[in-house]
Amino acid sequence: MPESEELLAALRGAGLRSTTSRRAIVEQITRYAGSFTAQDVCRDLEPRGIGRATVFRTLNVLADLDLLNRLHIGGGCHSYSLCDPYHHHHLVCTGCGQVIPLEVCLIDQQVRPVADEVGFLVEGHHMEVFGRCASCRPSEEHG
Amino acid sequence: MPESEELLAALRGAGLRSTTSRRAIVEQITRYAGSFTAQDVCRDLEPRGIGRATVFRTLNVLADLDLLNRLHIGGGCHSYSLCDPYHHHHLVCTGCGQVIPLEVCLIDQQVRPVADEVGFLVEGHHMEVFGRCASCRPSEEHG
DNA sequence: TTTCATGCAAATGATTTGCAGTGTT
DNA sequence: AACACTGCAAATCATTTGCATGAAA
Repeated sequence: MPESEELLAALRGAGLRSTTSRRAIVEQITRYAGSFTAQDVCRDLEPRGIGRATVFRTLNVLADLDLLNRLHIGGGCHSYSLCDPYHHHHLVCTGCGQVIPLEVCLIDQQVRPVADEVGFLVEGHHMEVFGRCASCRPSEEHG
Repeated sequence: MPESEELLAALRGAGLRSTTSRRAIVEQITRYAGSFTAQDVCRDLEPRGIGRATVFRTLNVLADLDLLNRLHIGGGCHSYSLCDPYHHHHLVCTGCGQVIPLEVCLIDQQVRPVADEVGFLVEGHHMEVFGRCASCRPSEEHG
């Protein structure tokens, strides 16, 4: 999980300015335990005078730079989770939103042979595993 | 890929009525080559007097019955694809929207050991593979 | 006939955009 | 000083809901 300094550095690296609002947003999202929504960030930062538009614009930039992952679990559309910019997946807790990285990904290897058979060129994939983390498991489940 | 008859039968099986609108919607979605959005269905059926609300309600019912898959590729949220009601995944073509089923799914088996280590209870997952089908592949790619 | 489903229109919710002012470089 | 970034408010887009009417069982 990247620190806010790293995120700001990445923004600068992409030729973007390091502004007060962006700093606040980036600090805020590193503070969340796991996944969060744009709404969360808005709620937490609007009192400090940061506009919704800026929040959305910044989250979009971060997602475009692969510093933020868009999740698709739960009813509402976009949750996000911070991530390091190498390929991996996550266990996402539907209770507390905690995100546990999975270092490996065997999907491409599994899928490629099947795809090849039908002439399909795999460009990428998208996977999320959801469930309950140790502290959110239903009580009967752990001894 | 189920026929409209099967879909209607499944609706009836769930205790839902077989109405004119539902028949029209079900026939329409079996007509699409691959994935489609609620907007597509609305656009195609509103001229025939079928309301947006009904389209959304019907698609939600079908998705709840696992007769329809919610996809999460592409910018906009919900695309759907028809599917048989057993667990599997898809290759989704980003060119034409064609959907090719993958019969197997090894994800749970792969992920479970890692999840167990951290006490995470896997409840489900979500995966999509995207790329280009044989006819949509960039020409330099196939001989 | 009873109950469920429909279409409409309004409500909601999330996200994006236009724009003039502001802060960063 | 130049120009990217900002907040605001309005605009947009997708989806849901309330309700009286109409259709299916």
